[in-house]
Amino acid sequence: MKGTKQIKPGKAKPENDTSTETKIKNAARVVFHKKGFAATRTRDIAEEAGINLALLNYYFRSKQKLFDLIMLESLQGFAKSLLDIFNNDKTSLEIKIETFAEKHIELLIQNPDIPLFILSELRENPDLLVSKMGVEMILKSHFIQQFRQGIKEGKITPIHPLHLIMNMLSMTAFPFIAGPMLKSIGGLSDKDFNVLMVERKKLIPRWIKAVLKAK
Amino acid sequence: MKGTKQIKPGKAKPENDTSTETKIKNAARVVFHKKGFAATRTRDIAEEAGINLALLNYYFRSKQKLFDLIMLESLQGFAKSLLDIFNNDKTSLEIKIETFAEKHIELLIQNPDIPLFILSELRENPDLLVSKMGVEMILKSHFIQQFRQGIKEGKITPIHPLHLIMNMLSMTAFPFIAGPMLKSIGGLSDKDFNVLMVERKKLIPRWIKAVLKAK
DNA sequence: TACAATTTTAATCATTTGATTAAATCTTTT
DNA sequence: AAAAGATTTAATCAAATGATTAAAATTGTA
Repeated sequence: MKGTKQIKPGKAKPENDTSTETKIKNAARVVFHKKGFAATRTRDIAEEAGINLALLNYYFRSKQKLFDLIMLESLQGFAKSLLDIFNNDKTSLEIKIETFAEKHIELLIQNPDIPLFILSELRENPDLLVSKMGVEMILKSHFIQQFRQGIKEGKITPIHPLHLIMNMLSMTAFPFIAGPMLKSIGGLSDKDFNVLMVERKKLIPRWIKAVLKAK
Repeated sequence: MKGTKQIKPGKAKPENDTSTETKIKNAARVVFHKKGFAATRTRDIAEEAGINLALLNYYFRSKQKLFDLIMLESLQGFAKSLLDIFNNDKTSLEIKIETFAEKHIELLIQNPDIPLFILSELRENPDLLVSKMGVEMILKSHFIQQFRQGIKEGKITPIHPLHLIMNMLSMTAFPFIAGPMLKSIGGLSDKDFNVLMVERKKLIPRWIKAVLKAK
């Protein structure tokens, strides 16, 4: 009794460009990142994409499916950029810290809404989502091994490795999460704010190293 | 044409206790803090409070009004605890840093959902809400004056005061915002996590002081 | 107790919103 | 060009949800 039903849209376009499917996905990324799942209406996405509402369901079946796609992509993008640096066994601890600050802040300047998006949505699905990225590998990464070795050799003041991870993620990501508030506190324009963030690329490694030696 | 309309509920109870009004407000705080405005249904609040849905509108007129109340209270609680410490002109810079870490983390252990709640909702209303708390006073606080003086005297490495504020808020608040993710990374129970947070009360002041001297 | 005011309930309304459908348009293939 | 298939549109549906209403229950008061 369901009339004619398209099971799966054709895959005419081979890769990139502005196919309808891509337009919808890009719009969904923008809106979901900015407003989160609950506050986003499928009509917002349709409008942002400049398409008819029904097309969203035609291409992606449901709001939830589309959201899962964006979330997975966001999580993996974050996890990959992190683990690529942490697992590089050719670089020193110091270089890893510098590379992390540089690359992570650059990513955040380009996508300032990602941290709040991920962490907000993670609050409701703590388990499922975390299991999708290899985030539990972080504590076994080459970086953390180097950190433990540094402690063993007396070069680093002993603390739980998670404190280090927290501090690095905190100092890079938090300013973006609290962006609006910080701009108010400091009376900063978006441009002023970004200048400070670029400064932090160099400052944070310096600070982290100081923290590692702090008694 | 609007039938009989209750303008304002009576104010029988003089202060505290478990009046219906209070039960609703407490329930609203819990649910809003945990799920945010958009994901919260008035029925969730009614259920959490153990009351009939209509009572919510009877006492608070609308979901939005109730939310504004909770938000204002949360913002002011945060701003007050911060400014009380920062504006105390009897204490040294070091003591302020120690007191801040101690008091702020204690507040967050008791109310771990507040930072994500405030910062999520602030994303949509950047202006209005910030104007409700005297947060723009922070850069003029006694604390920041002491900080500038320290730089002038060559005791502190010169950086923009906002970097200091960001670092202090980052290191204390971010772990709570990223709580679920961090527990996954570290394989921690809620109790384990809180142990780390208590450790940070002492560690963060040490780290901040090291950062202030880092070249 | 009786009366009035307040508080609470059950039922219902109106809007919003995710999703579907059937028809129209466009594209590709023969 | 004709047929077949893919894409897009306008209209509509059904469920969720914020809010209201009228009546019932409770409390306070003379």
